Amino acid sequence: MSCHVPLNGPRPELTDAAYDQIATFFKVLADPLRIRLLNALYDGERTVMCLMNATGGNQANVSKHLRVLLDAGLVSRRKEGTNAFYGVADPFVFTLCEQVCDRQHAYLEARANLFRESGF
Amino acid sequence: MSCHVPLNGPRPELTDAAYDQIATFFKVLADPLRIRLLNALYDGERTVMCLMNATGGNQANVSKHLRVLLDAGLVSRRKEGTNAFYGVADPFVFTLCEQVCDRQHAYLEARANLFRESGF
DNA sequence: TGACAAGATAACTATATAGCTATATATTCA
DNA sequence: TGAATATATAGCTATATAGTTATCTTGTCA
Repeated sequence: MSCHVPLNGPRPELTDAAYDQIATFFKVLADPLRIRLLNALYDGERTVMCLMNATGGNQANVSKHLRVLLDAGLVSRRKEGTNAFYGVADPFVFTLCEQVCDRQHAYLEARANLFRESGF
Repeated sequence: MSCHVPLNGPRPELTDAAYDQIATFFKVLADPLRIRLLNALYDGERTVMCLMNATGGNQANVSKHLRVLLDAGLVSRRKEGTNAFYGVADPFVFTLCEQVCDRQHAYLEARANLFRESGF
């Protein structure tokens, strides 16, 4: 398992189920429309209609993706008349996305610099 | 776009490409074997053979997933003789996974409490 | 040079899912 | 009650990809 290489520190010991759970969580965020929906909810609750307009998705598709986010516990739903108001249940997702944004920015910039320095 | 609801704060303004990039990044982490591979690299560089043993994946599949991680810039590759040593290029992924672990733990615990309190 | 070993890749199959259309459900209002 | 509206869902198709087997490439060593 450790392949005779010295350790740097304590490695997180994860169960089989934990690997699946982590991957499953990331899968929820692995869709552009779902990221759009979360971003559209940044300022507070929105109806499905509103989210359709904000994201450009059609009604059925937006509903389906909201269902995925709801099942993952990332958004909440509140019914009011014929409307359904969705909101971000866990602002944690925003910090995650921000970190990824920052990382991507730095990564792409570094690659661009490498490319420039290569002289092409 | 804002659907006449008051704002909480400045919402990150993202381009179309940014949504795709964020989702694409998360997609790289949305596979259990790739999470296993990253975890197996926690203590330092490992060969493909070693990673096969550590994760239980077969050679071709491990190679393929390492390729995905490599293309995403999450791991590095170093050739030495007939061996290829892979390592984590960006420790950022570990902090991401840890955060997700913590969040899942808290989330599942909260759900369990709700269930207990419901009296079932 | 030939045999062997490590790794990468091509080609295939099976599965998952994004997006679509059509329909169902539920609420409001005339 | 019936019409209209908002949302959810069922069913379909097309695409992406995880896992597998077989093959190719490259480096080592006799």
